[in-house]
Amino acid sequence: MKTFEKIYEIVSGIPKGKVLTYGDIAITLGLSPRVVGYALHANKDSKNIPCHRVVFKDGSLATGYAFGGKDIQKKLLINEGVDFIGEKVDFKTSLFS
DNA sequence: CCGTTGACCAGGC
DNA sequence: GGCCTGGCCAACG
Repeated sequence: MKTFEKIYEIVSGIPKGKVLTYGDIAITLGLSPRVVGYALHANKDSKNIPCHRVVFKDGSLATGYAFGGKDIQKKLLINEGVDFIGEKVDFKTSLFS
């Protein structure tokens, strides 16, 4: 299993209405957070891999490189039931553990 | 094969 | 409390 595949495995395993942070995934796989970000950037299976459920440790979203803008991502997450505090995800209710 | 490059994160200024 | 810096490690050219 390649590094990308493992990252995709975890991301695709995030249930609806929950989110994960890049750092958490990286720690789980024993990698650097940069690798996780790179993997999601190179993500080709965007339909099967909900990369919008992956956010910063702060709760904020990736700007620019994402799929059209963070506002879109925000809408998607809210649509799935994720709570937002301003421009950040509410970890108290929506963090996947 | 080696240098560059990142959807990051933590610490310092 | 916002901006800059360094460090981390895999993928790309």
